[in-house]
Amino acid sequence: MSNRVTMSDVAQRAGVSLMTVSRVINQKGDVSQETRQRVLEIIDSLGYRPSGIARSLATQETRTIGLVVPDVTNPFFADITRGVERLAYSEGYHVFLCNSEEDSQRELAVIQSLEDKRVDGLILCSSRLDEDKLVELLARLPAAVLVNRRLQGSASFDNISLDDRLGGRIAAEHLLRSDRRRIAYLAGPPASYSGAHRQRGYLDALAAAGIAIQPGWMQPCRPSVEGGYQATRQLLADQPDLDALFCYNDLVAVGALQACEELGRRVPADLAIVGHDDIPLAALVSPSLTTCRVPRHELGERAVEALIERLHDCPGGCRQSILQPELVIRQSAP
Amino acid sequence: MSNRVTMSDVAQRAGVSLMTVSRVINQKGDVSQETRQRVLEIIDSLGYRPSGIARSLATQETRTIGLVVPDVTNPFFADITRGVERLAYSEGYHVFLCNSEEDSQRELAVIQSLEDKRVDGLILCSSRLDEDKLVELLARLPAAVLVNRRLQGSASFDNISLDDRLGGRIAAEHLLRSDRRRIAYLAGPPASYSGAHRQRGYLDALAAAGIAIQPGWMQPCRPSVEGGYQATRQLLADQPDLDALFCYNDLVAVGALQACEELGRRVPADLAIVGHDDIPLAALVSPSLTTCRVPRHELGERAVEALIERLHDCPGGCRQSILQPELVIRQSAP
DNA sequence: TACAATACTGTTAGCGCTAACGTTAGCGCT
DNA sequence: AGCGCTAACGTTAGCGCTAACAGTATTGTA
Repeated sequence: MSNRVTMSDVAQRAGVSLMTVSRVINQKGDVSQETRQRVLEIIDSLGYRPSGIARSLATQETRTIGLVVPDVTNPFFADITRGVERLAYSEGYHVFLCNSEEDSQRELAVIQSLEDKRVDGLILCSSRLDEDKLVELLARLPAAVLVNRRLQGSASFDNISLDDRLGGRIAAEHLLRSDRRRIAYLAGPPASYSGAHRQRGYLDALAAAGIAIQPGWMQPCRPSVEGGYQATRQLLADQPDLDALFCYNDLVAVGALQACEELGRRVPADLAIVGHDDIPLAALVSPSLTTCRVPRHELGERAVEALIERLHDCPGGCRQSILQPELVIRQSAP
Repeated sequence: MSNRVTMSDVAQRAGVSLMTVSRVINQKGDVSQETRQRVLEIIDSLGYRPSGIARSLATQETRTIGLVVPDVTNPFFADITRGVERLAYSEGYHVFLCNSEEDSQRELAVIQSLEDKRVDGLILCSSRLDEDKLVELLARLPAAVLVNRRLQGSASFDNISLDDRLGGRIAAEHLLRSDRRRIAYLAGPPASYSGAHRQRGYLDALAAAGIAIQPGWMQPCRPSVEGGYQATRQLLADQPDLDALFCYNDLVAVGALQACEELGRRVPADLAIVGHDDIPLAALVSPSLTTCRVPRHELGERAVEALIERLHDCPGGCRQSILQPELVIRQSAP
């Protein structure tokens, strides 16, 4: 089919060797002004573009990093993606973005594909894989950084995450300050590291306030508007006397808002709601959402920084960044 | 550094030739049951994974398709992406997702990178490049399909798009039916093909109703909430007597909603607003948005279908799919 | 004048894999 | 016995590029 122009075609036409063309392209080594000029003209006239595949095979690097997120559709990850892409491109790296669709089997599959594609490094967000498997997979890669997922073991990978426990605590404390006492928590996916840690912060705050948690106050849910809607209907049916709700993320909180509207529960009068992430949507719904703001772009950028540092210098020390969430007070929980 | 396991390592350990290992991996040709078993065990124990790079160089195919969108953050493209990924993966293709950031320079750059990576095909959404450049770029690729961007010239690429003119028309007709007469249009990016065609539909409808369009009723804007907000403030300052607004997309419409709230304009009483796309957000804001629903997943899936068809059979006929938008009536324009 | 340093270019080998042929042994069939 | 056939391998020659090393010719320097 499309008989691609190769470097030899260029070399032949220019009457030079392959290496000279290679040198012109990579701007390495010395080439005389006129030869360079001639080669460049021929490259241009032939429409030659070097094959990244061949180059990667020869150099053993792809200048590509993999980015795995549970769901690009979720604005939280969309923003991280932006942060990653921006910085990566400016450093001359490409980003291979993959969706795991909140499914650990799929996550495993995409990580392996990324390995097969020989990415130079991997950024893995909110992994749902269990720790052993994770360590095994990541150890095979030249470099990897985890975002929003910390490891218990001695395993040494760079890590950029949120202080989720703090997020859970400030959310719950805010609700307690406005005299809410029956506070439930919609915890997100069971395998979510962030969900578990926000729960700890929530428990910390309630314990400090001397409140006994009722069974049934904490429920898992899918991390989407729909998931939040369903979980809230269920929750309010089982626990009708709740006066506040802390949600795994803003999407879940928006689902909760919808459920309340349908059930005639006034927000915040009957039920105060706090979300997490401060995605753009949080300010747009009504009532607008009180939530924990997190520096999403920064999460992405720091991840790339860490990765590139590892790729270049390969020093031992593993970066452990923990970013702080910050309460944003809006209508749903004044 | 990481001395990767290669096929020769496997072959050596198994006491067979390279080709035998290759045959086991690709399940091509005949290998005896026991040899296969032995090779598989060694692959497993060594943790061998074939190099996609080397394989691609040898086979001249990457089994990867590129997907270029202006902005993954926009739910419209996020959903197309989902559609593309799902179908592509099930057909054994990987998706290289790239953001052009609504910038044609950047778009050009990513398309070229994708060419350098030797993707088997390209799906290009809502391209902002001018036609000549576009044709020149796409002609170099083995296969390409345009989504939401049609070409004037004879150029022959597969094309999946929306009937944007119809979208503009049904939106405007709906506003006219509720006796709105002074209807403005926030047109989105100047280079947007969809924006221009929705404008045509809008003009068709107004002309059919015998309404003379006032200068200043049509304004470009950035296709985001912020862009819609600013453009609406400007528009309402210049044209205070408008009674309806049709927006390039839902994000713009949400921005318009915010501007109205700030300016004390009641929606829909003072100003009716219609958006386009029916992204999830449209149903969540208040007042909820009347909008044109478009089958986003289907756009993505059809694009992959067309691409794969081209990749496999390579027949001449170019697919031209045009999907229909559908009015969804909510509160912002009852 | 000799000797090294510098600028420019070419040659060779190989990155890890597969396509396209060879080769061999064993089988059935006339 | 001789033929063709097939299952089960192996060999060879690249895919398009770069790293590493070798030349040359030219210039400067003691």
